[in-house]
This record gives sequence, C-alpha cells and structure tokens, in this order.
Amino acid sequence: MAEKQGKKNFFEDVYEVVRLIPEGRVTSYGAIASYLGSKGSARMVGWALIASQPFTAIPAHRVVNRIGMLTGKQHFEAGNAMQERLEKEGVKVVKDQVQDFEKLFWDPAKELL
DNA sequence: AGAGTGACTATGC
DNA sequence: CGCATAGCCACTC
Repeated sequence: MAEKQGKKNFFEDVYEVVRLIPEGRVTSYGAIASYLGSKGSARMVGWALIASQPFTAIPAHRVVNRIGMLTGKQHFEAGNAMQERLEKEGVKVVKDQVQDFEKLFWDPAKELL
C-alpha cells in the first residue's frame, strides 16, 4: 500500500461495516460490497481487509467468502489465527469453513438498515 | 493511460 | 458445492 491518502474512501467504508459485525456472526465480501453499492467489487472488500491488518479494531476474521470459507486466513498473522479468533467468539470452524454459516450470516444491508 | 492483480461471485458441468 | 471459466471493480506500477 502506498498509504497516500486522498482516496481510501472505499476502504474506510469497508472498515466501518466490518466493525459493526456482531460477535459470533460472520458476513461475506459480496454482502459488504453490495451494501457499499459496489456489488462487483467483492474482491476490493477483501483487499481493503488486507489494508485493515494493522487496524486490530477491525474484525477481519468475521468476513469470509460466500460459502463461509476462511479464504483470507493465509493473509492473517499465523495460519490458524483467524480460525481461533472465530472459535473464541463461538463460531465453529472446521477445515477453514464456518459451520452453520447460513445461521451465523450477518447481512449489513438487512441487519444494519 | 494501459496492463497487471486480487481475502470474490455467478454460471455451467 | 466438486472443478473450470468468465466477469467484475478498485488499486498499483
């Protein structure tokens, strides 16, 4: 990242939403992107989360892809840091996949309104 | 300004 | 949702 300011608006929006995710709940990149108005930029959401790494206040571990898989765990500190954090919040994770993903799913567009 | 890239998603088999 | 493809948007060089 160039941290050159001026246009990290999208990133900040992502942070804001991610920060609102309740404990023990998860959401998908697409849901966040959709909530922000850029449905197609689900990838950008993930990218923004990479930039969010330094910001520990951002629960990036609560954001997974549409099938509930911890695809971004490789970008986390340790290999299983993401999973452990989730389990600590009551989210069961097996083989990088969130269990009961459908129930734990948190859609900002509907829950947040 | 063009090309490369990515923590994705939808669609098809 | 197993694997492969294509489309997607914002960002970086």
